[in-house]
Amino acid sequence: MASPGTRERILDTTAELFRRYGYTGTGLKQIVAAANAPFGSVYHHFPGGKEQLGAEVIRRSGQMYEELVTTVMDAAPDAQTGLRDCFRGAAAVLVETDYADACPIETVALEVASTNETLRLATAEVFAGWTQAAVTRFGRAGVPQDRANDLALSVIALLEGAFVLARAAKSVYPLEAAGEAAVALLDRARV
Amino acid sequence: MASPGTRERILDTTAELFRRYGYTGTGLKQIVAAANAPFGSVYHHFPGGKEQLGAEVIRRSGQMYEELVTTVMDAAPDAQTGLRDCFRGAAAVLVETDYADACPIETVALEVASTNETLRLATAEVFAGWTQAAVTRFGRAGVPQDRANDLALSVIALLEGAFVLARAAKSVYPLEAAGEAAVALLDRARV
DNA sequence: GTCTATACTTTGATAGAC
DNA sequence: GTCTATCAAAGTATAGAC
Repeated sequence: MASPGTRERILDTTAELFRRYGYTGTGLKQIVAAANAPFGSVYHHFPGGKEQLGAEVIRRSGQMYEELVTTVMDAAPDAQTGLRDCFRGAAAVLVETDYADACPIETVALEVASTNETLRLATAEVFAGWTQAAVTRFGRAGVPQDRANDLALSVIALLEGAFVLARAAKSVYPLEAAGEAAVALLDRARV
Repeated sequence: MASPGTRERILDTTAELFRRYGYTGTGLKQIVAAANAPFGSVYHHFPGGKEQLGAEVIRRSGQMYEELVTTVMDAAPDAQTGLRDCFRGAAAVLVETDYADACPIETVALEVASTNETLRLATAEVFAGWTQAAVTRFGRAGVPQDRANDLALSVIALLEGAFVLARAAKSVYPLEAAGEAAVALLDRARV
C-alpha cells in the first residue's frame, strides 16, 4: 500500500486539472507535480496509465457533481427554486475561479468522444446518471413520467451549453438566461 | 504567394481536425500530413504558429457555421420550423459522421477558455455573432427585443449542450429533446 | 518561396536503483 | 514499495538547403 492518501490526492488533483485544462491538456508530470507525488506512483496506483486514471476521475467527478447538485435541489422548497439555485451556484463558482471551474467533465467528454471509447463510455455513464437523478426530482415536482426524461435532457443541455458560452465570454449572463429558460421548461412540463 | 490553395487547404483541414479532436488534440504534423502540405508551409502562411492558425480557423469555422444555420433558418416557412430543421440537420450530420462532427468550435472553446486568451476571445466573438444572428431572426418572428437576447442564448446553449450529451451517448435523442425545448421557448417568448 | 532536416521540449511510459 | 533516471515518440518551432 502506498503512503495513505497518495492515491486520493492524485485523483483530486487530476479532477481539478481536467476540469480546467481538459484531458489532453493535462500531463501526467503536471499531475504528479501538483499532487506532490513521485512520478512512479501514478503507475503504481493506476497500472492502466492515463486512461485508467482518467476513467476513475470522470466517474468520481461525475458522482461528486451529482451529489452537489442534488443536494442543492433537495434543499430548496420547490423544484423551480432548486433549479434557480443550481444555475446561480454554478455562476458563483465560475466567477470565484475566474471562469475556470464549470462542469467537471464537459471538456473531457468532448475531447474523448471520438478518440477514446473507454473514456467516452465513462462520460456517457455520468450523464445518464445525472439524467436519472433529474428525472426523479422532476417526477416529484409533478412532471409526468413521459415528459420528465426530455425535460431532464433539456435542462442538463442548457447548463452544459451555458457553461461553454459563459466561459468563452467570461460572463455569467448566459447562465442566468439558461437558468430562467430551464425554470420555464419545468413550469411548462408540469401538469 | 504560395502555390494556390495551400493556405486554404491547411485552414480547411485544421478546421476538420479541430472539430473532432480539439485544439490540444490536433498536432501541426498531423495537420500538414492530412493537408498534404510540407511542414514549413504552416509557418510560412501562419508566422504566428499554431495560435495564429487556431484563431483563423475558429473565426472561419464560426462564420461558416453561422451561414449554414442562418441559411436553414431563413429557408423555413416560419421560425419554429427553422429551429426544428437546425436541430434535425445537426443530428443527421452527427449520425453520418459517427458522432464526430458537431459544433466546429465547441471543444476548442472549452479547451482554450482558461489557457489561451487570444483564442478565447476568438471563440467569444463567434458566439456573440451567432447570438446576434439569432436575435435578428427571433425579432422577425415576433419576439420582443428585450426577450430575444435571452432566447437566443438559451437556444444556442440548448444546441451546444445537446451536442455534448449526444456525442457522449452516441445518440441523437438529446438533440431531439433539446430541439423541441427550443421551439417551446420560442413559442413562449412570442407576443 | 518551397520544402527538408533538425533543434528543443514535453508527452506517456518503463526500468531499475535503493 | 518508493522514487529516480531514462526511454521512444510526438509536440512546436526554426534554420537553412535548394
